[in-house]
Amino acid sequence: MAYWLLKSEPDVYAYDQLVAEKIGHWDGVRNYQAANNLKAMTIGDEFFFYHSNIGREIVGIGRIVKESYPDPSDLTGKFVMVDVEAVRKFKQPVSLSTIKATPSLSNIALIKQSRLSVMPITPHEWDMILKLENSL
DNA sequence: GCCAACGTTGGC
DNA sequence: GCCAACGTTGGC
Repeated sequence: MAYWLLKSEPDVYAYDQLVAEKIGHWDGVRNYQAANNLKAMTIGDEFFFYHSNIGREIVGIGRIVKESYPDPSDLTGKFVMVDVEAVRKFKQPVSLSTIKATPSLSNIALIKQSRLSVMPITPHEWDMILKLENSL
């Protein structure tokens, strides 16, 4: 099982909306690297849900429930989407500034590739962020 | 609101 | 195929 991080602007699509609608459609990705990450996802993979722009923090965990398929909103037919569900909301969000202040997370894609919206997370990074959640 | 980083487009 | 111009993302 792999780990990921997905970004969303909370005024467009927030974690609570995913909780409310049970199954979320992760569409609208128009970046090849992000799309390739979507294609690499398999059912059961888990991801951190990050609120970009407003909040700038990881607010919860989700899970892939349907592997990539063509995004109908992409008229070129090049890009894909996945379906996701909420797993649990963080007790305390883990902010970008906290992540930046954690030396063992200095290579995380969230910092290294700040514009990428769908990125892999290593098992070590996953564990470290869960530790941060429980230590805040 | 600004702007750095960076991805994409299109002329050549 | 290069690269300048342009557009977008997202932190600050």
